[in-house]
Amino acid sequence: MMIIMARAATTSDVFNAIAEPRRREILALLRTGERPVTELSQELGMSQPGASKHLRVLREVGLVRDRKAGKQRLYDIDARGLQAVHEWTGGFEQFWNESFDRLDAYVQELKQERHEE
Amino acid sequence: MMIIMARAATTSDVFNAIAEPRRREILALLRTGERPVTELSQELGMSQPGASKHLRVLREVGLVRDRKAGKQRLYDIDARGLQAVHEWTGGFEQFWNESFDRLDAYVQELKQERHEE
DNA sequence: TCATCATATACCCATATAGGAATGCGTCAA
DNA sequence: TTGACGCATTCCTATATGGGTATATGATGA
Repeated sequence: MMIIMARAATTSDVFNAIAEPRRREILALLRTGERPVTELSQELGMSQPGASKHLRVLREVGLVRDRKAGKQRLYDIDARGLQAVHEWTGGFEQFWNESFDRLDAYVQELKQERHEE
Repeated sequence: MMIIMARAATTSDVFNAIAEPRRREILALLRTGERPVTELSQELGMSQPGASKHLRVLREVGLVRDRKAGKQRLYDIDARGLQAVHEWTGGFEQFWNESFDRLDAYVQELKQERHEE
């Protein structure tokens, strides 16, 4: 039996978590301090369950922590997972610096596009 | 008519492109130099159309360039888009450094977990 | 205990998407 | 011109997932 998956098994990693714009918004909001779900959902302009589900994804990959505070549950950033993404992208730094030396290649690109029109 | 989308309209951005493990593999492979699709598909252990489709996504968000070389089409990194991700994650640097100062919060976390058992 | 508030989960729908196979299309060499 | 090669696109299927509504769960206070 062949199982075809829409995305590899590592779907639930940090890269996937921050691929969703709403989840990046949540992280941005949490920069100014911990918050309960209801407040986040209002700031996001979405339903409370919607916010809860995004928070669950963030929690499962370790990008947020939560602590109980009375009836509420306060969510806070745990950005250590973002450090991995920072480092992974940083590994390509030489390539984006290199791009400045590639004006010639860029000109070739333009020439080719012109031909393709 | 209400249109519900599975993901926001900004789906096709760099964050989404690198959320796919195979596409990160492609970028990693291209670090050692430009390649034609067929070679990439072999190195990835996947079909040529599969590789082509991933490359299309990478191309549309600007993470790869392509140039014709005879019958082949050589793909190469354009890492400038990764710089944006690098900077976005870098904006959270204070938070992952801060984590070292949060031993107290961590202890609270453990206490809470113990209570939840 | 019971009412209430805060949050999480279950369920449903529509869309996005990864994967393969088949096919189309363009390019080069003979 | 024609065959072969390299790549892109199309078509199909199964799964993943975001969003909402309804509901369950949990915690608190009276």
